[in-house]
Amino acid sequence: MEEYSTLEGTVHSIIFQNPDNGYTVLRLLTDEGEVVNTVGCLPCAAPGERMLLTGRMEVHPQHGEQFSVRDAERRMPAEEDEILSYLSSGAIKGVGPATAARMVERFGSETLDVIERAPEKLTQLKGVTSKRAMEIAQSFRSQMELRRLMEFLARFELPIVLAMLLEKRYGGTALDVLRENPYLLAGGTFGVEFSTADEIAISLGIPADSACRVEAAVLFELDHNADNGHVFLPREKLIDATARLLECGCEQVERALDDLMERCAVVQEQVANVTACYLRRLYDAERYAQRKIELLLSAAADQGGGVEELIGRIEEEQGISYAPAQRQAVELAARQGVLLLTGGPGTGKTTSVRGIVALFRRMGLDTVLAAPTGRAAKRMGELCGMEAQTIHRLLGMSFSESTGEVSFIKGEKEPLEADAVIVDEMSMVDLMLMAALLRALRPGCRLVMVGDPDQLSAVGAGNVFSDLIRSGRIATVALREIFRQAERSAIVRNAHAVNEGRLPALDNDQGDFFFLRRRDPVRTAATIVELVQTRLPEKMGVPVEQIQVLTPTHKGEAGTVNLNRVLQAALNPRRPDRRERSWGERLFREGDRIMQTKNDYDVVWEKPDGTVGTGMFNGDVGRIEQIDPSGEWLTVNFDDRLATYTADQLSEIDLAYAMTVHKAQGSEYRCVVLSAVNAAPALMVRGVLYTAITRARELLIVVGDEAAVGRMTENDRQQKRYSGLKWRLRGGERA
DNA sequence: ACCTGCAT
Repeated sequence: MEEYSTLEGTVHSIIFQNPDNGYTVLRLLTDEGEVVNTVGCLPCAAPGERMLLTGRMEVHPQHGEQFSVRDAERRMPAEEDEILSYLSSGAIKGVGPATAARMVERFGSETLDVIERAPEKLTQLKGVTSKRAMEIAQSFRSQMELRRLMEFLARFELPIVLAMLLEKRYGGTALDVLRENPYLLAGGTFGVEFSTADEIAISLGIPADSACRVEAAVLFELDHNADNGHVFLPREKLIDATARLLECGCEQVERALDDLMERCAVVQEQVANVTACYLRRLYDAERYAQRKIELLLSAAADQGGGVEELIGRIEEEQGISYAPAQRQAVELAARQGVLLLTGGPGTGKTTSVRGIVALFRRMGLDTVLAAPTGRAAKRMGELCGMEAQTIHRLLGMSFSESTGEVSFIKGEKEPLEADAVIVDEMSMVDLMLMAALLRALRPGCRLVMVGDPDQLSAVGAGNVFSDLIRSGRIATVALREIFRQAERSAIVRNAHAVNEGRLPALDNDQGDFFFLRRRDPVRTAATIVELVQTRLPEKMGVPVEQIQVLTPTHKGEAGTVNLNRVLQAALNPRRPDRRERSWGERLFREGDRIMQTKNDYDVVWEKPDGTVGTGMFNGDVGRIEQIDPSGEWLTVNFDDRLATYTADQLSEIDLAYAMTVHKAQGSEYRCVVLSAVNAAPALMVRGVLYTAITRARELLIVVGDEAAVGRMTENDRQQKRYSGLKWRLRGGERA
């Protein structure tokens, strides 16, 4: 489909280069004598270097025609004039135009060899001390290391950015480390397919039955399954999957597994009737979580004396009267060390949490609010009238590029000072984060966990919230009564139906829940555009800004990428008076609906009344107000706050006419249009449908195939993650 | 064969 062309020439000059990701803008002098502006990932590109590029011509709204690189074959400068322009450009630390000229005059086309292999010869030149010669050689060598790494990766068609990541992790020795063990590319940190890593290993002559290969495969399987939410794998499944991956016998895998267990990289333990194999870090986290929760439960001092009276006063003060379950929640928070509070949208979780906050304040408890995502934390803070932060920030999390390790300042050695911690959106907390939080709680600290267990689960491994609920060991208040919506709402009824595994009613006579059958994704997309552009605003009186299109996937005709393209074209078409700015594959236009895609605590915003603040959060949706003619900045209106983005922050925003159901978790809209089409099996799950339905306050239109709706309703597989926490809390082997 | 969180 995509048409690519090639371009060959010598780098004339570098206009821009980002040393972190290799993104480069340069002028290429082609063999036809033309100068072409070229952009792409070309780390340490330098003048004089020859390139054979594959890519295509594009028109940039500000910078005009340019060649966008997809693939590059590169060769170091070889001719004297190429070497001269390379060295004169400042590409090597310690070499300027004058030294460059002297070097090339003296060593000719051998110059680069001399620098790399015999730098002591450089001292023959005027003004070059041996110290400086060594520095020059060092700078050149580290560049060559990166270039060789890139070449190596390119041979296996791996993305060039990987070179930057490997260099950050292993420095100058990255290529040696990689040659030693190519399997470190597989899975997790670098995200390379096992088969690709395996192919590299084979080409390097690593034998198929070498221990390092089989062990790597076992760890890859465990890691890969952890990505899918499993805390452990049953031994037989692990062995079977690994043997299939390697096309080898089970005995070999068993031997490797034994070795890994001996080194404690893998822990095997009986969980109920399953022989469970854990990655070490997940095992430690699960055991710690169990023990610490038990400690918190036993340390709980009932401070319930006089609680009724306190609650009465809070009701008076807040001008409300609690429903029985809400009252029970507030009361139990005072009596129990650990409390679980569950409920779907509209069941009054927030009211209860505000009550608990008020109660803790009156009890003199130093209380901290936290949530697993930035936006959930922001919302929690606003609703409770006090500061809330991400759990990660609360614990002082940091991430080291060089080791790839996550660490927390707060922990057993330096615990949080709080007497009570309240966590919202618990369904999104995974096991590793839970363990990190528990490590930072002082014994006796109260812990209140709030959430909707039917929502989409955490990204990481574990089923923490539902394990805690189903363990039966922890006081739980389930809020069921729905206050927000009338019981006759089909949205609510259908949400419940889906939750119980029954098909939602798709018969269209129910006021707020409609189904439009479109078996073909192309027609699904067309119908969605028509709904959003004309039918809903004109026939149902819903303004476009109050409609959100949701879809399970990014891919395909009815995925976010295409829907955003067609919705942008329909709702905010190109106009002479609307400026545009492109960023990579994306095109932004004044008036576009966009979304912040990562927490940024530094974005500056201003309200019309002059209030100034900072911080936008992953999932915040706004509208592009103005694009600066030079393309240096743009302003976005988020709900009355006007935020200014600089060019380098553009990677943090994306079009938001359509977004994935996952992204919408935690938000609500007056009207939701859901694209219900077949997508990858992992996405055709009940939680996706339930979450999509419950995002709609007043109106929900499902467009698509009822078979897809049926598949999602039936499939509760995502709830079934291998995890031992529930079993351990129930008493484990003692039971 | 695909979705996603956080951190400097």
